[in-house]
Amino acid sequence: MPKVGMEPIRRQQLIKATMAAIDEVGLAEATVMRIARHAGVSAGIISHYFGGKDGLLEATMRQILTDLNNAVSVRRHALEDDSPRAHIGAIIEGNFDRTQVTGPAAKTWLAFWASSMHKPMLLRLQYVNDRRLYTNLCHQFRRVMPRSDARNAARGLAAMIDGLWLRGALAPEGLDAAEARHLAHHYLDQLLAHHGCQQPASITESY
Amino acid sequence: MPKVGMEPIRRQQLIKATMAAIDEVGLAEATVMRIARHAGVSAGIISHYFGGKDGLLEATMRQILTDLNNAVSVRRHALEDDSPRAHIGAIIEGNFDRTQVTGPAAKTWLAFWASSMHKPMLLRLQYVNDRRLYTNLCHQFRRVMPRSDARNAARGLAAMIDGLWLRGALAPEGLDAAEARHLAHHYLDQLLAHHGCQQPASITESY
DNA sequence: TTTTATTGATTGAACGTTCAATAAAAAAAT
DNA sequence: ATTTTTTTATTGAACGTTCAATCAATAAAA
Repeated sequence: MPKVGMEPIRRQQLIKATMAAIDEVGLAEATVMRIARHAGVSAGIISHYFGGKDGLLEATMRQILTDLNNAVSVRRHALEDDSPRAHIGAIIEGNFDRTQVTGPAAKTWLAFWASSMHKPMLLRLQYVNDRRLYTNLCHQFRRVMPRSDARNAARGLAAMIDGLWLRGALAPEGLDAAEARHLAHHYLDQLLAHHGCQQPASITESY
Repeated sequence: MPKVGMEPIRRQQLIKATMAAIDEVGLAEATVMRIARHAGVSAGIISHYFGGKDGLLEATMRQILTDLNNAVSVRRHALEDDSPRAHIGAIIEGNFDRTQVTGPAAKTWLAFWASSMHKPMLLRLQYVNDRRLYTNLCHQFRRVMPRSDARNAARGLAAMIDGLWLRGALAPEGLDAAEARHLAHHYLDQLLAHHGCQQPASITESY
């Protein structure tokens, strides 16, 4: 099997295997042997490519955050409408992207969130990613409301998105992406409603 | 030191020490020795009173959920106003109670949430607690809106509350309880606004 | 033949649990 | 009021297990 140029292949395999292992038994029992078995390789290879287990976990978290950002970016760049509502809607859609909401990614995301409370490197990754989301939301809200209102709207919507993820990760049946998107969009409509934006059809629903 | 009736004292000591240890170094590194040291006792005593580490962790989670429910119950029973808004407001206030939002409790809560994804006993505890919150919210919303609307409102508010907790647990400066309550109440106002409830002063704010 | 990729047994550290020993308080006996 | 006995509470060293990391050996490709 030894061929040249295995590194990027193995790295991807192992990152994927890490998510699968965490989805299966949780971060606490995701041992290097279990992860390696998932990828069909030996345990020693992890230290070889990632310097150790911590390196692999960090790379896995980076992957998840990168995927999440890509899902948002793709949607925002595909907009024909430049309105704040369209941009924020794309952010919501990106956060509840199919590939992100799937079992492995969602459970791994929450596991890392909890873990990052006491691991400075993971906390740093969370932080920069979080700031980007907040800044983007704030910037869009800012176009239709005063600064302090925009900040509160951004904080509220960010909390709503994370809350839906959190509950979805623990729900026995997994996250209902359609319902989550619906709730987030409706909240967005409400946030914008007080500022004279034209409303889409969804705002006419009663709740 | 051996006196009679130590059991309830030690149990409380150890549960408190568990939260302190998790707040300090996280669940993964909250070893029995570290917890015991926090409580000023030996490691062996944990197995004696809780049957093992798992028993202590379960008891600690029970304590947190009980405290949270008490904080809500006290406020709901002290209401002079029986309106849906008052009840739901009390639920919000209880969830952002001083004693709950403090470092140790918040971090421990999130750690257990993540952990319960793969520990059936902890998941069961989360589930029954979660159902109670959801049922209570739903019942109150049901008084002023149709069933399906009430269900969505309950899910949305529950997600908002959890999301604010989640972000507060990770924020370097901890959860800003005042801001969290403000955002949750404002969201509640918006949920009720479409159903002809009289609005409190807060709804007149712009965002 | 040289380089690159991979293995898997080994090592040492850390963990939870156990249990015989201990010590203090409570109860009983003097 | 003392002393002795019993009960209750606690300790901490020892044990067995598990884990991440290491590295000499190996095997395939270049």
